[in-house]
Formats: sequence, C-alpha cells, structure tokens
Amino acid sequence: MENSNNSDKSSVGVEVKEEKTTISNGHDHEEGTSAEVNKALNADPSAKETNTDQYSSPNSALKNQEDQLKSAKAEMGEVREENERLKLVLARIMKEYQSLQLHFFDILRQEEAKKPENTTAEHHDNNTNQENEEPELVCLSLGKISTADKSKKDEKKTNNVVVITNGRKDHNEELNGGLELGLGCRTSEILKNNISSSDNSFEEPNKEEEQTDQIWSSPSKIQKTTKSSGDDEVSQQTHMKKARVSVRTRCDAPTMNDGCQWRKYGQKIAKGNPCPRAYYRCTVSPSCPVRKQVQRCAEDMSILITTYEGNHDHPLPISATAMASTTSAAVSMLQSPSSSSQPGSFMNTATAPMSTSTPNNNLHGLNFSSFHNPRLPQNFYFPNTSISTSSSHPTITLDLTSNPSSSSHFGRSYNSSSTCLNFSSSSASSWNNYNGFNSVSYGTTPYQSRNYQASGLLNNNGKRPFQEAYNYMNNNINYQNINASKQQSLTETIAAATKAIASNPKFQTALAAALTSVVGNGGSGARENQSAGGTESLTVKNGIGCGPTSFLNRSSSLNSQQLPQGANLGLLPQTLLSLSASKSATLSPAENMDH
DNA sequence: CGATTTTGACCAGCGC
DNA sequence: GCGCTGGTCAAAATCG
Repeated sequence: MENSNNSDKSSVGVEVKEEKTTISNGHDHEEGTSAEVNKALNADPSAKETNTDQYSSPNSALKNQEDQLKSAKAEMGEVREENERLKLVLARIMKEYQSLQLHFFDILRQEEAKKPENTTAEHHDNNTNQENEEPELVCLSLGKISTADKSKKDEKKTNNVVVITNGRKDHNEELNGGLELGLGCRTSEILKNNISSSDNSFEEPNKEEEQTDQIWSSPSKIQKTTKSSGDDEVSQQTHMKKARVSVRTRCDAPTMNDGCQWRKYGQKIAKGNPCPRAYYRCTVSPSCPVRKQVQRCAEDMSILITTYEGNHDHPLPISATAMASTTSAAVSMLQSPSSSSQPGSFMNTATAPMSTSTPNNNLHGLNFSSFHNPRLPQNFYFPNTSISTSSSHPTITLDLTSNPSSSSHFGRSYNSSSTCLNFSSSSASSWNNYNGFNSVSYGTTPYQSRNYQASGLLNNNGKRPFQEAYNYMNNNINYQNINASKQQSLTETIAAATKAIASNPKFQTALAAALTSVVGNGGSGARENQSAGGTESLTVKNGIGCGPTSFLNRSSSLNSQQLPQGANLGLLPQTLLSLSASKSATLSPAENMDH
C-alpha cells in the first residue's frame, strides 16, 4: 500500500518536473528572436495559432503550463487522498483486528476458566523441582500455573518475582489493552537492571550490543580480570547483575554437550543439594568470560541443570550455536523489557543482551546476537520457562525435562538414550531433535568426546497447547529442508510456513489452546511495562492468524538488537509465529534455519 | 608433555 | 562484625 502510493507520488513528481521543463522551454521561446517565431509560425498553422495566442497574450503559454501544473497538483492531491483513504482503511483493519483479538482472548479466558483446577494441579507438579531448588524462582511455565514457593524467604521477595498466573482478573487490563501475552514482571530487579541498560536496544543495535556486553559480563570477575580496562567499565558492570540461563535437561552424562569447549575449574557442594556443583569455563578462547555451572537436581538425579553465564568473545563452532540460540532466546525474555505497548515482540531474540564483542557472528553460549543477525529478532518457544530474579543474578530457567508421559512429537525417553539432544547440528535440526524427530549424536570436541545423549529434553505434555502448536509447526515445516538449503530465501520459507500454519485449523486450534493457557491465565498480567521497547510481552501479531506464537515473528521495533537473539531449540510458547512479511524478506539464512 | 580434573584454600557478597 | 555461602584460584594429580 505504502509502496504503491509512493510510486504514485513519484510518478507525479516526474510529471511536475517535466512540466517545469516545458515551462522553461516556453520561456526560452519567448525570449527567442522574432525570426525564430515567424519560422515556427509558418511551419505549423496550428502552432501559428498557438503562438499567435502567445503573441496576443505573452503570458498565455505560462498559463497553459500553470494549468498543467495545477492539474498535476490536483493529481497529487488525489493521490494524497487515496493515500489517506488507504491509511484509514488500514487503521480500520487494525482496529478490527485488535477487536477480534480481544474477543478471541476473552473466549479463551472463558474456556480456561472452566478448567482451572486441572491446570493448577499440572502446573504445580511440573514446577515442584524448580521451586525446591530455587525458592525465589517464579515459573513462567507456559500453559501452566506458576506457583510461588511458600517459604518466608519467598514471601519477602515477592516483589522480585516474575509471575505468570492463570486467569487472574488483574491481568485483563493489560491483556486487553495491548493484545499481548506479556510475561508480566513486577519490579523485577532483573528486568529493571537489564532494561535500564538496554532501553534503547530496540532502536540502536550497536548500543544494544554494548549494553548486552555489560549485562552479560560477570561483575565480580570482570572486576578482577579487567581492572586495567578502566574503572568506569568496572563500576558499570558492578551494579549490573549478569543474567544467567539455566537449562534443565535429562541427561545421564556428567555434562551436557552443548558444542562448546569447557574446562572444569572448580567444584563445590552447594547448599541444599548433595550433588556437587561443577564450574566450567569456556576454553575456546583463553579470554572467554563464559562460565557454566553443572549440577544434578537433588530431587531427580537424572535431571542435569546447566547454567550459562556470560558471553563468548570468540566465534563459536556450529555445534555450539544451537544451545546458544536457545539460551539467547531465553535471555531475551529475561532481558528484554516487557511492554504492552510493543505489540509483536514477545520473545524476541533481538532484544537479548548478548553482545558481540567480536565482529564474528558465530558467537555462542550466551552471546546470542552473534549467531543471528542482531537486527533480526527471533522468537522462540520454550516449553517450560522460569525466571528467577534473585538479587545476585537474574536467571531464566528452561525446563526441558518435563513430562515423560507425553507422546508423539515431543516424545522423549528417559530410559533410553535414543532421543538425543543434539546441539551440534544447526538450530533447525536441533528443533527436530528436540521433538524426537531425529536422533543425531553430538559432535564431539577434543575434550568432550563422549557422545552425550540427553533424552527427554522436551516437555512432552501432549496436551499442552503451545506444544501442540509447536508440533504443528514441526509437522508442517520441513526444517531439515530448510537446513539443507540455508541459502533458500527466508521469505519463501516463512511464507510457506505462514501459509501452512495460518491455513490449518489444527494449528489454530492448538494456538487457541496455547493462548488459553497463557493469556487466559493472565500471563500478561504480572509483568509491568518496563520500558517502551519491551520485548518480553507476548504479542499476537496479526495477519497470519498466528497469534501468540510468534515463532517467526518479528517486530519492526525490535529489529535492533542484540539481545541475544536467537534461535532455537527451545520452545517459547509465547513466540511461535507472528509474521511480518516485510521483515521476513530480510531474514538471513541463519535465521531461516533457526525458524 | 600438554591439557584437564581434582581439591583445598581463598575471597567477596549477603544476611543476621 | 561474623558466619555462611557461592564462586574462583592454583597446585597437585590424572589423563590421553
């Protein structure tokens, strides 16, 4: 629409210009010699008449030109009017769309209200472990009810919690207002800190990257290791808590192979867990600040909790990009400011705090901006997502362990190692692997030669709405093909995906259920608007009929960053698929893969 | 022999 | 200020 108008204007502009040229010629003619005039008159009677008129009225030529100019202006006016009409139409469409969305959400909420008990019970079960481990942690488990730990400690920290609860009335306002499935966050230290440092991240990619760096840097460590770099940086980082991404997976191996090279530098018995916590640092680059902690879940030894911290300062191996993407997506949720005023940016990796300290985009780990174009936000869908806003480190937990009972696409197997968590492959294939579509062994690194196999990484609650939606996506999008043809136009891919998704009632049904679980549960409520550029909100983007799941979603306002942006393995319920055609065309192959 | 792991010591932040 | 806890350091041990 906009383009057509522009072209119209453009053509009009050309006309006017030509007219001016004509006028100019007329002027020249007017100033020509009488001989020239006579010659012209003799040559063409009609011209003679015309020129005679000109002679009879020296300004007649100009008047003609002025008439033409007027007509051109009138034409321009028409074009403007047309443009205005189109704008009005667009506005009306948008209004209607929003209205329909609201209506849709209302219906979902109503449906959800009919079955709150089941949801509550389920949610509680699924989050038991996390709550025990991390009392301060409030779950954003999509499709589930989050339950805060009842301990006094938790109560004291209520204000620091990010909560997404089921169908709370107080969330309705936000929901209605912005059509967002925002991950409400109240006075979260994390968000505040991060947001404060990344307010502009959506507008200025470069700044975002810088901010990201700050965010992901370890304050204490940096103080030690970069004292020479300047007090300013240190002080800045000191008050900025670094974000962490914790991934819970079922894994028999001592550690999960995420494709990166790690060296163990310490081990401790942490309070409340008989299992020692191992500390690893990235050895790909001697100066790489990335750390990870690995610890078994006290309640379920089969669950491995891997916590990533910091951002890589070096290119990452392909095998490491998948996990990086996942964590980046998670971090984006953690770091990006929520904003009900920012439709379309639910889980946008572009807002993640990953910084690209190196020009190389192959960063991994927590430096997600690298793998993906920082300017190209990406959305992800994580099955179980929790955010801990402990004062020390904002942490987002991706629970990939859940429910063994499920089946089908999210199938996982605890007992066998046949279902692999393949971080060595591309994000696209990783997606498939997560869903049990593929079983690919990890790529090995010099020191991690074991063929680690993590099973049951995906939550497989077959009844979980978002998962169903996600399943649908997997079934309808050939990620493998996408991966194989990385150079394929992303536009085509997205278009195909969009078409498939939007046109399929099954997906819509799943989506509706997903919305119910998130929106209907008041998922948008708890989170306050942290800044204008918020990207944490779950936004339902229009068009494609792909509401809350903005897997492919991109919001123009989000294009900027760095946040770590990424990809994914994870399943962020909120982000499945909100497409913007105009943007999709700009996606890179890497992103394509991710999607 | 170089890289990694182990493990006790040390340090810093936080709560009381 | 003190104790607890998390996190890191670094020497020694181990591995390939």
